[in-house]
Amino acid sequence: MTSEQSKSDISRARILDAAAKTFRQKGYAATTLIEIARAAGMQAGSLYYHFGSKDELLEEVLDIGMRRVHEAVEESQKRLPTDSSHRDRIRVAVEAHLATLLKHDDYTSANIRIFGQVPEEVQLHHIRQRDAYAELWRQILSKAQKSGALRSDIDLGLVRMLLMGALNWSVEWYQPGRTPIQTIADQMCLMLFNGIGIEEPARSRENETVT
Amino acid sequence: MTSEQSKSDISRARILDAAAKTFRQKGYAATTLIEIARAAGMQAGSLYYHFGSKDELLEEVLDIGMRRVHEAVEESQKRLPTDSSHRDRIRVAVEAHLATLLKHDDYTSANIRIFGQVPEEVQLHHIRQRDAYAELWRQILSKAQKSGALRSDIDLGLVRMLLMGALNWSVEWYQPGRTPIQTIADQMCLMLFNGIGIEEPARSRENETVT
DNA sequence: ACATGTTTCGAACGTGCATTAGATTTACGA
DNA sequence: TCGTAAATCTAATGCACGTTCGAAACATGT
Repeated sequence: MTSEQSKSDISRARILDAAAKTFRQKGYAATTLIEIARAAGMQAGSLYYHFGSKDELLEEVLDIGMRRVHEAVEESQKRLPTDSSHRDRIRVAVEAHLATLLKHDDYTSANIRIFGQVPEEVQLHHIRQRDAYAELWRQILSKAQKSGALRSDIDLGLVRMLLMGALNWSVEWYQPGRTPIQTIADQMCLMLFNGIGIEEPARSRENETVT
Repeated sequence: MTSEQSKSDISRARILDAAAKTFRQKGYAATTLIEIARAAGMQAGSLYYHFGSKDELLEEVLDIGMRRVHEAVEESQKRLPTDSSHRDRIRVAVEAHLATLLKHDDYTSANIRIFGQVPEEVQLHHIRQRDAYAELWRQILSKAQKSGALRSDIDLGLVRMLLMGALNWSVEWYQPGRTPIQTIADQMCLMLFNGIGIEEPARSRENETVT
């Protein structure tokens, strides 16, 4: 073997990449093994040397996708100085989640996009993993609130849902080359922390200059 | 004919309901006409008396779904007194969108969930409709900002994406019987307008009753 | 009761797909 | 160079699904 990678490992990786990409685009059921194989440079039958079934391939894609965001966010927290503000902790978590999602990671975006439409049996195998990721966020937000960085009159569960929704939805509209990911993350955090409203309640009467 | 509804209309409606429900749950490709037919109380072949093809059925479900949110949000604006605050205008729009999505409307949630994974040709037929809905929100937000109800240093496009993400994601986690829709809408607007951060950098120490 | 149009059935057809298994090629150590 | 294991190919199998179509069942006006 030339390097650390056997030929099998390389093919395996190519197949997984192709699968993640196609699953993400078309969904699970609409994706054929023929497509995946072609994108990986081989015949459909050859896939079975590396994976036992289409489902098995799917499960590995889902697993990798979730593991990547989880690790990215976890790392973002560890990398931070211990005396960082809780706003910063949340900010880097948001950045990590977004960056993983949008920067070429078909695995994570495939997971997010198709999870709800995958065979029930497959879903069950991954619920634990999803819960673990949710728990990570729960802790980040909870610590922030306890330390007084977040208002105490808000439902953290709802905050988490709102935040995940806003972040995950980006896979539906983000286009590489437009607004940089860093900017998106910053703006989102700004809105999240400060809101989009103007503080002083309406007073002036110079209404309506609208289109 | 007994009432305004011919038998054909009734069957048609049953089929559409069944289709919307199943598409929403399993996605387009994974849904079989046999399933839809059974849920509608007939045989698969009988569907073709009402619809020309599976795609045609899909298109009608998508169309109805998008029309329903659009009309709901539009109505919410018309129903409002002309002198209502822009915060209220946004609030009722959020309520309308959420209520449509979560209150038994398989059509709208099907549209949101599966649109990205539908045959490209079908997507093209519905882009105009989607744009129209986006435009409705664009105007609501733009009017609010121009009138001074929203900060002027934020990117409205991003606000819209964030908001749509937060709202649409609710189909992934909402469970009937838990938090009422009205409460979710209120809380979301609260966060949206005021943010979740504490204004004055940490000062008091009297909070702490968190889980 | 009959006739005519409407709606559903039921069986069949063709296709595309996941999967299998044996043959074939490729890589590599001895 | 040879032999063996790894990796891929190729063709075949079987099944599930979308779709078609003539027959049956149903409804309705006369």
